[in-house]
Amino acid sequence: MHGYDKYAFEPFAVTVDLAVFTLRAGALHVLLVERAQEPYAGRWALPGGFLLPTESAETAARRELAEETGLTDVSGLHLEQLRTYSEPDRDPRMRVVSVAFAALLPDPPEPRAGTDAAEARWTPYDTAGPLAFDHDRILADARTRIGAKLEYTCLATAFCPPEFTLGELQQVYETVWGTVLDRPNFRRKVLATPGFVEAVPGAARLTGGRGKPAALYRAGTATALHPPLLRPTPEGRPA
Amino acid sequence: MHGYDKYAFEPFAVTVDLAVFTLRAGALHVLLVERAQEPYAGRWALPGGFLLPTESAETAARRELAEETGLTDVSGLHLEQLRTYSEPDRDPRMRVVSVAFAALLPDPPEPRAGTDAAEARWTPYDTAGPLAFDHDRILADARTRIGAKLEYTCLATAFCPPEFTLGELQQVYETVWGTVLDRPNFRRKVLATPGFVEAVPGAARLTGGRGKPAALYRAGTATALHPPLLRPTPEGRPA
DNA sequence: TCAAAAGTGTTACGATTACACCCATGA
DNA sequence: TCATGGGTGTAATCGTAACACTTTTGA
Repeated sequence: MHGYDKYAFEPFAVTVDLAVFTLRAGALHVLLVERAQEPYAGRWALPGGFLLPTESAETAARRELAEETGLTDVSGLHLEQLRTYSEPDRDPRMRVVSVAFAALLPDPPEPRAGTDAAEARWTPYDTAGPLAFDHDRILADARTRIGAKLEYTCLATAFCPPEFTLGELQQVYETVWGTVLDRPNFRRKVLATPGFVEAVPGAARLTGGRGKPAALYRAGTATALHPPLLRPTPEGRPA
Repeated sequence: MHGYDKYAFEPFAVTVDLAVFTLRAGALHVLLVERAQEPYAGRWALPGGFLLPTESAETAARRELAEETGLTDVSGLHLEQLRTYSEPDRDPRMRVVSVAFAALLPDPPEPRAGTDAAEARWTPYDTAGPLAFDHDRILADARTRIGAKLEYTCLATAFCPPEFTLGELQQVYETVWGTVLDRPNFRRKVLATPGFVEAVPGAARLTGGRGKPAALYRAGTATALHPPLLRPTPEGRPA
């Protein structure tokens, strides 16, 4: 950090790109926008935009999240910085450095097309590509990160509504990981972790229409899982 | 990512900041440079600099790493992106968005002062602050990340020379974590993880001057640890 | 012969796994 | 009464923690 001459540095555009995930119909979905202009006109891309003069990347990301989803209150949503993509040729016209974020939504509201985006749509993760720019890679990185963080954090509750059943929480893991978990063991594991979930006294809800009503839980105050909840089959990880 | 008018975006300076760690005399050290110019003239700061027009942040970080350490070959060194710091007021003069990296060095070479830095010096982590800009926070974030990654990756070998003993590898963990580990259990754990280390046949080395010569090992090909090597006392983590 | 560091063995405990089994509800 | 999903119990197994003990070197 030296040589601070205002004219010595290259000017860059700085943007944020968002990988906004939710669970719909038992499948991981991601929010995509259709590009209206060149380049990549008509192609799908991750929502995002430029930093305003007084915004940090985090502030800009939360603003974009509100704009693209149409939600009035995004303050409680999980939003985390992923990493920054800065390859010189990632935008064909100019230097654009993009700070990527991942966001998690509990309930899938219909997206509102932004004023400058042709359309916004929830898309199943598996059918999302190919996207504009390097967004395929950003999206893949985001999914990898989310899957990994389920193992050692309480992140899964960010996919759930304020009150949820343990079955729904388990479905979050099973959907994101693409595996099946043993219900009794999952239940014990979650309840044995202090602060992961807390019971809603006396509350119960029918889930599948049939079956025994399930007890309801709220997200607890803990953020980390000790010991972690490991995936049955380590797949994305060299060992 | 829309509204691509070259004059519509705010111009930003983009820099990289490096938290370069090594182990010296049983203590974690970090490479710092003394600022020659205002602001923060005379204060210590993390090494770093601007991205060149055709550089990615990763390329710029590796270039800066070579420049600041004076090493001719930094290709094998561990270098990873941490996160990006973009608070509007983090530099008093202008918008500077900085992509932070953490780097790990096995052997502590004497740093070479860069052409534009007054001085570069290895400093014990515990006596490193207060630094210029938001570098205290970047440094703390870097240390937290490195400590956490020792648990579930093979990162510790990045602190070691090409051939090392298990005692030296254990000291990496003990120094970074600030804990004491049980030697027999550590040994078993490391050797039971395929690809963590591989034995150098027939080689042995005296370590402390006294004592039995220790077998030598090289870093293996694995990058992740399964199951992880957890800290004895979870301190930095809410549970 | 002693201190220091490497290396081996063993036991107790805790967590995870893989099940079997019971409960409550709607069709 | 049956299918469905929620919930409890239990024994085998794996991994870790804690500790005693042996080996090999330099002083």
